[in-house]
Amino acid sequence: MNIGQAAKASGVSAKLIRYYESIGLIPEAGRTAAGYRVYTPQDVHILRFIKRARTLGFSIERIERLIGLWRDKDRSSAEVKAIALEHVAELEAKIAEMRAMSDTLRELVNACHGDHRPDCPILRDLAADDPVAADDQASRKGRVAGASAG
Amino acid sequence: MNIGQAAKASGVSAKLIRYYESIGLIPEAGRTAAGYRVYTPQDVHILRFIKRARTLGFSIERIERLIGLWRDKDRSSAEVKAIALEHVAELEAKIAEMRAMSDTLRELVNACHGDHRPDCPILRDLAADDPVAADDQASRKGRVAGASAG
DNA sequence: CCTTGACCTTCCAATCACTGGAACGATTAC
DNA sequence: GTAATCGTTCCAGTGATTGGAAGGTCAAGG
Repeated sequence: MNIGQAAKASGVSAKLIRYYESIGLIPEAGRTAAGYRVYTPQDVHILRFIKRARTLGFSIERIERLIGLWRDKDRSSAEVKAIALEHVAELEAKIAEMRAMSDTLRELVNACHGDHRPDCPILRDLAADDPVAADDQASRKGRVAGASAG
Repeated sequence: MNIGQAAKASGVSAKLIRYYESIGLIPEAGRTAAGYRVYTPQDVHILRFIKRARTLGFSIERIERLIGLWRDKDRSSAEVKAIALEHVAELEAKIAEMRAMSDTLRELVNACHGDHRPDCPILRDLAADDPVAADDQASRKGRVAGASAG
């Protein structure tokens, strides 16, 4: 099996397979006399594992650890769960951050007429001298993160 | 006002101010005889605009456009709104993607005992030969994206 | 044997928005 | 005078790819 066939079988591009090898995520593949990389069905299995993990947003670093546990038949499921929980926590944090951005922006967008006139609450928020005024501007309708002072 | 003072006043690090200048996001600052960059309160205002826009997740490319509109007193609010809506759409798309990842993972985490034993639904999902089986594994409790065939 | 095309190889560069550091010059305070 | 703090430029790295250039290899057909 050469790299193109392994790519098709795993769904990981040949380019990416070489990259994974270069960073040590997968072991160096065997070679033919001409220098072509050679892959086994087991290699393809690992590549599919990586692809699925990447689809779930796991970083390469965590995938390395997951592969280690996958190969270790004496692993504890607690170790695997811990890695997954780290990742879930990161995901939730990023989601919350983006949710806040989106909510603020949608308030501003709603307040913007979106017509030929230049007046625009979005620019007013961005250009606000006072960073707190920017928050006020956004949370006039429904308060999101309350600055209780005042 | 030198770059350190502008950094303090704007909340944008000196390093980042130089970077913004290097990519053309802000105009080249004036210089003292010794080559030190010099900033005006107006420059600081722009830096704060950029900082607020970055906090809301706008890309540098969109911030360039927003600054252009900000300076253009004949702009239409519709143009500003359009840029904001592009960004909101991207945010929502990314949030949805991460929400799906997190939901799938939390199902797997819930199904994992997290004890000393090696058996683990998380690894089983990642190592699934059949990519559809991976979905099934995750959606056994509550189905997320139904594969209706079968 | 030669060509054509599809494959493989390596290496370099770009993405995005920074951040860090090295190596060195200027200013300021004591 | 000198030490600390600031400023300068330039280079490199981050994460996870993707693209391209330049060249070697393989299989098929004439």
